[in-house]
Amino acid sequence: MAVTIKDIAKQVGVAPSTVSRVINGSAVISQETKDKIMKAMVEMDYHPNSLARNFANGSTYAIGLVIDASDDNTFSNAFFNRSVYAIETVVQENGYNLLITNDRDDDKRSSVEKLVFEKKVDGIILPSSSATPKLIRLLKKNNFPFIILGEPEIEKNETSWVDVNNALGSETAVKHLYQNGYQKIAFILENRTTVFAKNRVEGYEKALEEKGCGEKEDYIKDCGGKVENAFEITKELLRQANAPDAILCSNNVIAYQVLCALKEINVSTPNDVGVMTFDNYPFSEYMDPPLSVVDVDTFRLGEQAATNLIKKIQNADYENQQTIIATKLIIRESTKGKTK
Amino acid sequence: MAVTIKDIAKQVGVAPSTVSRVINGSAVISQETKDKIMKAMVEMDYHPNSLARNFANGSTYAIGLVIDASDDNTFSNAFFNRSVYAIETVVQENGYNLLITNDRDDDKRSSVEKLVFEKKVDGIILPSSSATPKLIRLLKKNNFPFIILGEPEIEKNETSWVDVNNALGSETAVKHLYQNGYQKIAFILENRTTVFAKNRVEGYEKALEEKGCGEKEDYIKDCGGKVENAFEITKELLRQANAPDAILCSNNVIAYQVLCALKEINVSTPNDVGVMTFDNYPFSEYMDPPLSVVDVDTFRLGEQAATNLIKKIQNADYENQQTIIATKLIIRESTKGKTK
DNA sequence: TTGTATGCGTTATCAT
DNA sequence: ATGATAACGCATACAA
Repeated sequence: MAVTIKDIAKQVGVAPSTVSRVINGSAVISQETKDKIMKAMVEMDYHPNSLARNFANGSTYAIGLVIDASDDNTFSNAFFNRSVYAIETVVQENGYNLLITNDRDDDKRSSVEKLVFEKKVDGIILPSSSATPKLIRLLKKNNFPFIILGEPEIEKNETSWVDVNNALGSETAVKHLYQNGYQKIAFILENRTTVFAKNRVEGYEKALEEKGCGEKEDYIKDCGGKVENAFEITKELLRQANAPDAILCSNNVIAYQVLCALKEINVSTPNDVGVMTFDNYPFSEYMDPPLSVVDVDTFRLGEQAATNLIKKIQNADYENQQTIIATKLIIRESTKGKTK
Repeated sequence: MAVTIKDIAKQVGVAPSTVSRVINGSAVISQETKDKIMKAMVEMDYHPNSLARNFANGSTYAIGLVIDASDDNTFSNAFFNRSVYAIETVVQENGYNLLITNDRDDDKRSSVEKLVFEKKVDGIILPSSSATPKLIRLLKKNNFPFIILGEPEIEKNETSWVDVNNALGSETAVKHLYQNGYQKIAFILENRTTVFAKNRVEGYEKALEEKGCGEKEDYIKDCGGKVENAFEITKELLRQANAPDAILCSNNVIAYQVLCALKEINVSTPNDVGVMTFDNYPFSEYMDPPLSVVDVDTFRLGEQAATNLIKKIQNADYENQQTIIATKLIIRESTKGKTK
């Protein structure tokens, strides 16, 4: 048996409650007994039993991070992972533990519901893909603290969430391309179903409108979820009567496909066609040519989410809050401008 | 206040202990009362309080996964992340929760020590980089279940660990290159300090010896931690009197640098020089040419680690065990063979 | 400033 | 097969 608060009390000759009080600083204790107790704790190698502590407090001091189970790759997504790192850091700094769980179903009850009902965590962070109407309703009904990672499809104004400013990201990207002399800008996306994809399209279209360009839709291409398709799509685009002279991509793999396709048909980047992409993947600076990117600060994303959630946990009527994090352009060679 | 075991007992007209027994199946209960209790639990929307449960059992039903804090990129390492996903899956299947923590120091006491002393987890998984002599000693002294992810530098035989067969991985890679007609095989590594790097060198050298090649060291190049250096290193290698005709790389970014360097000096891959790398990064199949790789099954790595740890937790005198997971070659164009 | 007593929800031991 | 009761380690309301 490990040494407990009682052992310390007995050793020092005080009541267990006094020991508890010095541990928590929850009352004024004479310096003298405080010293004696502290000394005894060290000597006897005492460590508070968090199981008992949590039980007595009715709190887990843990926050749950939900991972989208439908996607094996969530964990290999470099961007998501920067967020996880940030979350872990913030959570730990605040004395909480980070518990990671998949939202796969055990039987009828999802593991997320279990976390909530069985008091395994004090609050949860969930990706927008896991923010189903059913789960949101459940959480709100139980007044359970939660925050969504990424703008949700529903209840945008009645929930707390953090997201990257995807709309502004593509808007500034397009404007940068215009500035560097590109005129007809295409946009190749992995798919258009997600909220963030829609926001990116929105920003893209806004920039085009401001420039007075009408034929927007022709330049928006969807890979249908298969990034490999970007290769053929690029070649087709360039074959068009009104071929684009710049291509914005929704991620690095697509951008790589685009670069390869352009090379194959002897179109020079950036001299003939500029290429730009979202997400500053490690590879992007080594590409040929190095890629200009819309950099997304996923560390801050996670940081904000965790900070906000902890505030909510510690203050039940903390108001819902939506945070939108600015993107940043990293300009490299692939958008240097046309030569002619 | 949430409904407790007592409420159920009162409602049904039995003792709390009886309710507890049906929840845990820890004794034979008449079908009749069992039914009544189950019914009441559903009706009253009862959920066991895991805080109380853990406290009573003296168990957290959580396992800790330690992340190497010194490396911001741990979380963006796609390979490590596949392991995390596997660990999470196994852990959850066994009714445990996964708690993630950085091993950064709070004050004098590391957060890992806290996990152990304060009974926040029942066992831990730690990367070999975190397996310091001090920590190992502490864990063994407290008879605390743990398993190391990656062959540790110390106490190889007195600890449980899982690793990929790095030695065999490079050995088979080199043999594959020989088979496809390449004769002089170089090896470019990020650095040679880690255990896994040493193992890879070992396997490489073994394959060379079997072939009867002596001048091994000349062909082993170290990037000194900076992958960009692979570019210059490659050009230098090819400038050598006895230039290699194949290059094995320790990761994809290095391989990409090598491909670029070869292109710049007009050396064809795979016709003049074969290129091969460790780790099947998402990009590798899209490279020009698509890269042959030594694929490392990091999912199984994590799976094994978690499975083993849980066995140890549930059976205190489960013996130490070292698991070495085989690698697999994925052959693509970059090692197709020389034309002349 | 400190001690006493009680409770948190569950499990386990000992009865019956 | 089931009930009564103690115990887990800590926190806190109330007393002193």
